[in-house]
Amino acid sequence: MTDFFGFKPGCKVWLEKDGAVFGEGLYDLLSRIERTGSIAAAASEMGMSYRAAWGKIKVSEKKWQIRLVNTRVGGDTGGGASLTGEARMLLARFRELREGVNGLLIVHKFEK
Amino acid sequence: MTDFFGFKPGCKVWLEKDGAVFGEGLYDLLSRIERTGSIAAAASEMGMSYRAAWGKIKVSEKKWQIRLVNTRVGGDTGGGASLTGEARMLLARFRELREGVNGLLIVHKFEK
DNA sequence: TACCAATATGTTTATAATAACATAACGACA
DNA sequence: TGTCGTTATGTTATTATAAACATATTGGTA
Repeated sequence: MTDFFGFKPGCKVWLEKDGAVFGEGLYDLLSRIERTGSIAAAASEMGMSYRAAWGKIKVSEKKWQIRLVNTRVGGDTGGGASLTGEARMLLARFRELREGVNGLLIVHKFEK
Repeated sequence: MTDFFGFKPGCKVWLEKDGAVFGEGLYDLLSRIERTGSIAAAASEMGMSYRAAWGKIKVSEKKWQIRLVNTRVGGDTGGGASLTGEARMLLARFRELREGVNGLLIVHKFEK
């Protein structure tokens, strides 16, 4: 997606349901939580505060009316977090949509 | 673009160059100016103030470093506005990109 | 010449989104 | 039992964006 008649085409996709939005930011955050097993680590990687990451999750859970993250507090590691099944499902759907659109944009470019 | 595994896929496209962005809002505004021959009429149609429309145009012209709108003030009609060639070109490119992506999204959906 | 509709801007207010700061609780382990 | 890293929240400050308000200018036409 480098050039489009001299301009760079931008594209942003998201999943929506009843006003609740699942976009790139939430996708990125949840992916990192899944990989690292920690909200704090995920936030740190993204250069965002734990407070901000936690807040984003809470707001999203309220909007989607589902749990996205299972957490545990205390213990030797201090605690941790993992994704719920619903969250993994949303991640998969989003990845699918995004990759599809990106791929098609490239096709569109070369077909010109 | 009605359904994607129970979710509604959202998509937003834009043209970019050196940080300057041409998106749906500017497209809509300029289209209406082209059709009505007036910034005030275009703004009114969109339920936005003349001040806001004018400001958006000015900021965009500064970012893109080109003139988007030719204006004339005074006279029997009070004045008016029309698009520059560069603006019409941007409109065409944007329309093309947007329609292309929308079409491909539909294809993507039915191919599933 | 007075009027009118549209362009042209400066200034202020309100709203929202984001960031920053601060503090508490938890629980395995040394 | 004290430490440490993580989750959990409330509160405040800062920024960014948008909306609202106000006023001046222009130039055909009646």
